[in-house]
Amino acid sequence: MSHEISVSAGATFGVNGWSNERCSLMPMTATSPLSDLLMLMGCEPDAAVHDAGLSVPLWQVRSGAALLLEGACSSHVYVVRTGTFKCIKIAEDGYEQVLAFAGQGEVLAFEALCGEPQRMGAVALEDSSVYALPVRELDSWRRQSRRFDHVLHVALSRQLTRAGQMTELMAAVSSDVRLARFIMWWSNRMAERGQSPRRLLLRMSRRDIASLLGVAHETVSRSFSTFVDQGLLRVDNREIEILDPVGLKACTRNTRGFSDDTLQRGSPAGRSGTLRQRAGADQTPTALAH
Amino acid sequence: MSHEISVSAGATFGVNGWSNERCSLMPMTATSPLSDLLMLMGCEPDAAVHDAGLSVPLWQVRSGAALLLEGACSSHVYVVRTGTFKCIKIAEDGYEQVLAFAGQGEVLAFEALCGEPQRMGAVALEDSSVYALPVRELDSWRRQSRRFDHVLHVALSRQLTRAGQMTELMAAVSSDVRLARFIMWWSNRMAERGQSPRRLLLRMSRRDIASLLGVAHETVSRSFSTFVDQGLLRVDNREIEILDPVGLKACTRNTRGFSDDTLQRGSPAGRSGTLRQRAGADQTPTALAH
DNA sequence: CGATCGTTTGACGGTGCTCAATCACCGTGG
DNA sequence: CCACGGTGATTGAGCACCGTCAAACGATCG
Repeated sequence: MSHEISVSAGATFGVNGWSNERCSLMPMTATSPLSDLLMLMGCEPDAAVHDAGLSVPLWQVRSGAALLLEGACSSHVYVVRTGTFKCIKIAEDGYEQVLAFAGQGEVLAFEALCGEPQRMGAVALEDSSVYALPVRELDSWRRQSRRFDHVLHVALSRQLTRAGQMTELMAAVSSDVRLARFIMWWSNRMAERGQSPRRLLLRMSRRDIASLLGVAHETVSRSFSTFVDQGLLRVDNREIEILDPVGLKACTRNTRGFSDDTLQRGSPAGRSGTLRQRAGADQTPTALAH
Repeated sequence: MSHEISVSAGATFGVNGWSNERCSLMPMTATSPLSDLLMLMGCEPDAAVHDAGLSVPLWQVRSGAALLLEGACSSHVYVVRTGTFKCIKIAEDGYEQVLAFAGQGEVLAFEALCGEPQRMGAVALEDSSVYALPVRELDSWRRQSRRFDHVLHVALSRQLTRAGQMTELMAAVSSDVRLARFIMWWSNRMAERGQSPRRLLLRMSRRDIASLLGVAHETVSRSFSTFVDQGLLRVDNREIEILDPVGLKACTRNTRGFSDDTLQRGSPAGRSGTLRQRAGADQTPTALAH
């Protein structure tokens, strides 16, 4: 059992300078019935889930510990049960690029499915726990449980959806819009798991957010303040409350340059400055005088 | 047979204003042996691929035609055989957000796996063809061909990897860096499929690139010009040639942040902060010949 | 309580968004 | 054949946004 600690866990220590202090990876040898995992992924509990007696290793990861090491090969695919992770990539110059934040139900180390090395590292942002699915036994498990097989597909499909959401976040031109989208995204995630979509506890630093959104961390801080000034948000360090969900959602739109304070949100604001429209209709015939 | 046109295809016409002209979706009833698909996804040809007599519907999509309609439910999962698609999402205000460009071997409409509506539309950027995998028969096929089952997992895993690459593209703070990464990304894709990684033919407009990268399309154009001035690129409309791969790769690094210290590409204008500065007329690269 | 890190705010300068104008390219129709 | 729109690409001018540097404050933990 203890050999389960495997490469990714063992390599965690002493490689990135995390080693000391209480950043410890605790691969609790506890296991959980497969049905627990299935329920986490959305299966109905009533559905007589015959888990074929299979039990899934359950790992605990303390805040700050690395679950995955960039470049290493993982022998497991993980599904987050509780907690939050940040997925990162370290550039040659040492810059830590955040690529995603992963929460309950998300798949980590999917690269292990086709035996490729991990494309990103993963660090716990709070005390967390993950289901550890040994790749070597995945096929066997899938054959023993049709439901598990299906759940795995659903999990991958959803993970792709989430990756697309990340793209949407970052494609906004204005930094305010990016942050607004990020907050709404996090809010929706909270709602998905039955928590309040208005009172949020961000588990990551401003710098992490900034890295993900591709802006300076001071800009993130300033955008927060802007929203507070507009009465959309209440911010206390990493604890934020959405005061005006409609107004915040309006900030989600890809507009640029409505910084002239005037909070005319609420209804109209039909003014969508200069948005690139589809071909047709709206184009004013440019007088092609020459 | 013709019922294969299904929701996504049928709904294509007359919904978005594309209807008229030669934007036609041609669901050629042609089929291809399963082994062709497996080989596309990386299976060795020798491996006695017993395709169990299964044959995969092959669809042809003309340039400009929509393969997927945002919000519709697709009855198929698609794998791109030839050509290029852009994946888009239309905002309420009509802004067309490009979320990805998909080429050979990429999976489209994965949402169909769990019966959810398409989160994005997909439009062919050139005459293309796709394998159309009917979701209803997927399980059956997977049971009939272990290899196909595995390939499907690999395909999804790779698709997740590509989605992560998109995130990396867009996470850069400087627009020059974003474009440089985009070019390198496209170059690598060409190399993967055995085409020249230096002479590239972009299938998408500047506006599409800008939308994906989250910048103004004029900025994309300007960044192209900057690279040309630096002698890194030769640009002729959508046909570009990488003259200095090493230099371009250097532009790929996220030079902003708390950098100074290390490296800094030795070539142009020793300025260590921004690379837009090009004090001296450096190399006048030859090769205007075509 | 002192050290370290995260957060916030100010000032300044540069990047890049907006608004334009111009040119090239096309398919259409006179 | 060349005018006539229409679209895409490039470039310029102006200025707002935001990245950088800096300083102050708060939080956390030993």
